[in-house]
Amino acid sequence: MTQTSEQGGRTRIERYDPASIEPRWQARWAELGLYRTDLHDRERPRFYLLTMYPYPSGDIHIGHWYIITPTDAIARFHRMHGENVFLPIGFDAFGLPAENAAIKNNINPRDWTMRNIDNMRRQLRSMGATFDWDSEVVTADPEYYRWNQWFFLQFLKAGLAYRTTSAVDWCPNDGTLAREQVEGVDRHCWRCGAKVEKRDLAQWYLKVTNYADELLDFSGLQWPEPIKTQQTNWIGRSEGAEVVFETASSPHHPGGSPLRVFTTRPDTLFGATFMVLAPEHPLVAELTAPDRLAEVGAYLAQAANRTEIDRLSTDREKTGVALGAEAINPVNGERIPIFVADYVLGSYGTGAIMAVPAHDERDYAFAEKFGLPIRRVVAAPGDEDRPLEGAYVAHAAGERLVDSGPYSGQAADEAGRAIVAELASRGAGKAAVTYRLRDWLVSRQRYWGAPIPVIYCDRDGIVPVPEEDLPVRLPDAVDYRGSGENPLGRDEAFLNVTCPRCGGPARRETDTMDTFVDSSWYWFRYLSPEKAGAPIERALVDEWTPVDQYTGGSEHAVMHLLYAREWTKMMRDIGLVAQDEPFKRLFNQGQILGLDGERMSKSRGNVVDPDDLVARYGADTIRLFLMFMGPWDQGGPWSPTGIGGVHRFLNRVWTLALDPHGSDPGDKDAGHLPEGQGAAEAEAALRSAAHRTLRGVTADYESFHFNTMVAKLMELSNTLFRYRGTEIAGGAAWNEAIRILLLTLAPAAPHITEELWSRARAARGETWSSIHTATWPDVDASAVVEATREVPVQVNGKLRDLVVVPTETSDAELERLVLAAPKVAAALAGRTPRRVVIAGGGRLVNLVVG
RNA sequence: GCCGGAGUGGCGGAACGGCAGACGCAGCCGACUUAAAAUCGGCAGCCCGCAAGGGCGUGAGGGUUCGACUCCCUCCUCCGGUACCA
Repeated sequence: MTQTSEQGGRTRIERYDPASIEPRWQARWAELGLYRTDLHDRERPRFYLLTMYPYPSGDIHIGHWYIITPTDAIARFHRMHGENVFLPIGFDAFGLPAENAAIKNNINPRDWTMRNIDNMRRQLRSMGATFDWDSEVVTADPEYYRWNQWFFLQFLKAGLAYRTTSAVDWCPNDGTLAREQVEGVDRHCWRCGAKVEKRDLAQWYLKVTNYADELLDFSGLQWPEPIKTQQTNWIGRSEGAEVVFETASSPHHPGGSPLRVFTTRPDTLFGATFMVLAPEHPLVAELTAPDRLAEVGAYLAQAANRTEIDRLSTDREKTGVALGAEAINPVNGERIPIFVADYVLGSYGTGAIMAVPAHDERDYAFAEKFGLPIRRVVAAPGDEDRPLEGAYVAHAAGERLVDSGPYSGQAADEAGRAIVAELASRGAGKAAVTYRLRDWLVSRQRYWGAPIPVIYCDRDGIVPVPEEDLPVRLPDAVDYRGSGENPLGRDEAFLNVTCPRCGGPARRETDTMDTFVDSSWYWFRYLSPEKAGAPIERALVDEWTPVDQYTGGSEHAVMHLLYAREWTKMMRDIGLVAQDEPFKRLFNQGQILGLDGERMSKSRGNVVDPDDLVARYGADTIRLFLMFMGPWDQGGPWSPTGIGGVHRFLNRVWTLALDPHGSDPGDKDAGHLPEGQGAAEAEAALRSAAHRTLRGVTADYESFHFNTMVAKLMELSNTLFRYRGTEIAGGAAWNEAIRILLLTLAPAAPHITEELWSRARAARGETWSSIHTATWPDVDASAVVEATREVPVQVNGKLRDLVVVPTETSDAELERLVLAAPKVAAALAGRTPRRVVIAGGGRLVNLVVG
């Protein structure tokens, strides 16, 4: 019941006090299990809404709210449309920050993490978010990571996991990194910022390159274009040819070793004047002439440290040394010198290139520096004899080959295909495709992760841990303080095992898994977090996934979002799921930055604590403010100015709902309808405003335009205020408008709307039912149309007048009315329009004169 | 360099090719108050003008169109990604 008190001679309603409303409803919703999803419900349409689970860094900061609030509003919006919405939450609980914080504070990472999770659970609840807590997943739980290990064993069996030694990116603090975890021009670690080095290590990989082509296919996915582009670029598919050059015989080498190169420009093969091997290329040692050994050896040593030495120069001068060997160009038999140079990467293509300086900028720079011949073999029409001033790489229409033996004069693209065909017929080459994408390196030399479940036995080699022995538990009492070695290797009890195959002494793998393994399948586990015997409940997975809508930041474009796709495909290939893709629709919200415009982080000291804000304004205000700030995909620096305006809006909603007849002494027109409006016109105008708002707001929720959604509701409340205290206040049209206002505001500001809704129902003598289970209202299209409308009139594209006409006005009549308007006549100054444009069904008139 | 995204009042930001600046913040004026806060109403892009009114305005310059913040071309600035990928 509305409580009122007499004060100063006028009626005053109880103040809007979120602190007394919000915890009460949160408790009630939890008690009623309002957001617990019945996953087995077959009646209603299912909607799986997923938001990227948080890393339990301790406090939830305003950035988490920025991600979660609109997601929660989407969930509520869908529920009000009769859908069975599943919105789970969990914690990405393994990872380096926990381990580092634990080291720093001398506390066990598990304790640190679990304490943080408790705090975050409390904070998430204080937002009024409708997570289904029964589905919670914590990845550091042995009952979760045992399935990481199980997956790993299945992938091993299927040939999708393998161990190999190669040069890996290595951070002195964090150990091995996947390639996408190395950032920036200076190649620093994504977590600690330290310089990343190269090391030769035996590590575990997942064979995700199997899926390169499939990953390029986004058909059927509603994903933001920029993410698709980023993944496409990351995968980096290049079409071209593989060409085999034989090595020439020389005093130190019998020759004949095939050197395979990848090129995207087979049409330039006649322009190859030298060849370059990457320092890591296996044939470097074999091909080096005895008198070149010292110099080549020195160069290789230097190249190994290159990333540290010259890291800052992007367009660094080319370096390299000749091996003293030659290769034979398969198309013309020409002998060309072989170099080793670090501008050729060992990890891309074949680790060797044919250098065509005339048509490649890097080769050109190298040739210039080492005085090697530069031979033009492609020319745009008329350029055949023009000397080159740099590499000619552009493609011009009508390009033809020159100086290319039998191919001279042919169109370049055609000649390229012909050359590949010729090479193929002689077994000296073939069309080929190369990718930039590498296999996923999952080994990590850290403590706080899922142990990789393999055992090394001197007799049996690599032995998988038997499935019945899973999980391989992470021991608690390990000295996890880093010193460059694997913490698990220091735990004798963990390390030493008997070989499951021969029973002899053996050692466990001491690496743990990349935490992106955890996040590559967590949304499947949400559906059956307690399930024993299998990682997923197949029946539920088939019904509920792929996820209908995923929300989260774009910083994971080529990390989590790519891994999750890869993992899903691997799961499919070992028969676990039927789907090809994990997430049907993806939305990337922007990132909220600190006041200083920098990323929020504890170390920068620019973290905004939502607890303080909630204490001051209440959760609804903060939720609404975050949605109102700007477009959700944009983010931006945090600025609290403006919270007051949103809080004021909620106060106004409160006042409108509880005190329609009240008035304020400051309002000169209090109690009077706007001039020229009778009660009927006023009600029609109010209904029109309410239904127009409903239509707009519904569309805004659907398209995630939350800022304009809030703006439209503010407009409606402003309109309502104009009628407050008048004869139509509290009437049918008024109540309908209030009802629409509360229902459409409910997903965004769930507490105040629940409170006002329940009071209104009580006042009408109805039993309680939650606004959040109410049905979304329908637009009454007939109410939207008003009797008259305003038509802007332009003369030569410039606005000259606004003419009010009846809504149903024919174009001819409209033209007549417009030309008769005095201001229009004045603007025309006696001229007769040469043309009258009536745009968009009479929305605007443009008179063209002169 | 390459690939994305973005440039609109003092600020955050609106605007199916059709009234640029909705909504809000900050600001100013007024009402209420002994007063202040809170609340309510109003003004408000810039320039000229007492006003009526006019001119100029969406990073810069061109173009298409009756009409361009919106589409096309060239360029500038900022943000994100990437880094010799042959």
